[in-house]
Amino acid sequence: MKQRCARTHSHQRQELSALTSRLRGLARKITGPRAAILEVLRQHPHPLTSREILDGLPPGQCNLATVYRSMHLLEQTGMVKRFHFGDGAARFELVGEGEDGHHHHLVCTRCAQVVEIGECFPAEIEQRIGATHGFKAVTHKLEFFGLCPECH
Amino acid sequence: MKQRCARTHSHQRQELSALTSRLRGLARKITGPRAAILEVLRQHPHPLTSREILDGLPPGQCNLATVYRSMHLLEQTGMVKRFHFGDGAARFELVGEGEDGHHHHLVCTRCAQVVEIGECFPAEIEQRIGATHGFKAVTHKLEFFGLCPECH
DNA sequence: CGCCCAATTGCAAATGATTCGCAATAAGAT
DNA sequence: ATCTTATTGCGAATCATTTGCAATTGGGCG
Repeated sequence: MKQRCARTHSHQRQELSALTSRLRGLARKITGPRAAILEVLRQHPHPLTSREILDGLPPGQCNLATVYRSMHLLEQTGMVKRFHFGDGAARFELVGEGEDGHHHHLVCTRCAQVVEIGECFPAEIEQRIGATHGFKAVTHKLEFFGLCPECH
Repeated sequence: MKQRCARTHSHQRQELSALTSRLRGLARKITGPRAAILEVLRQHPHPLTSREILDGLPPGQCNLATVYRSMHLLEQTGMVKRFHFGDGAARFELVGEGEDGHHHHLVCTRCAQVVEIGECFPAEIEQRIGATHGFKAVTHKLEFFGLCPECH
């Protein structure tokens, strides 16, 4: 079966220097807070909320508002991807250089454990849906939920 | 191709009396606010936020907190389904009697127009994902986004 | 190397969605 | 009609996120 998102998720951790120069290349300043945030994301290849990112930072390193602002910046530049698991909070993950970061998750509805899913459904379904309704630039958000081995 | 969610979405509008007796059958009181909320949902077969539901109610009919509480109740009893389109607000739709209400949407990222999608991906993908990671009772949330004909 | 300016930050207050406590009220059983 | 309990209204509390503004600081320039 043709998989649209079959590329394996790059878990080879990028160098922080590679990340900062990527940011610098986008005409943005490399500030203390930004470098620290990138470092936290680098260390935790899992979806993190803004608060979790803040908590992962050396204390006093940066303000929560700055985390939010940084996440917007990093999202706009394509360096992080934003996910929603249905509780109120957005979660973020680094995107590998040159990748689009498209992937999904399997979330335990009891303990919130998250497994990353590289698999996706055939692209033709999305294409057909867009074409049927005259929509362009169609994308999708897909997350799976269930009970993990420990919770059932 | 086998479609998991191929059943057409019931847009034959249910009678309000059918809805209230369904609720009553679940050992809940049929109050003014609840009947009014069901009526609004009945009239608008589209995902509505709690605030939109309140605004659709005869003025003074009910409090916003009551709408929130009612949506929880209706969701628990399976009479409405909750959806998230990525902005902060949850949206709700009535579920037809005896149906599970599982379906998706195609949302315009510019004007927020919503089209209902009956189509889904093959169930085997979800089964395989659950089995691979030892998860049980796996479900999914899937929404499509793009630019509608008027917006591109 | 030090200066300058725009980009960035911290802080506190503002928003927006949703929840909660509690006293007043109303549905449905007796 | 009454009684018991679920339900409501209201206002305050929470949570995630955003914003205004003055203070700070990268980093390019001389």
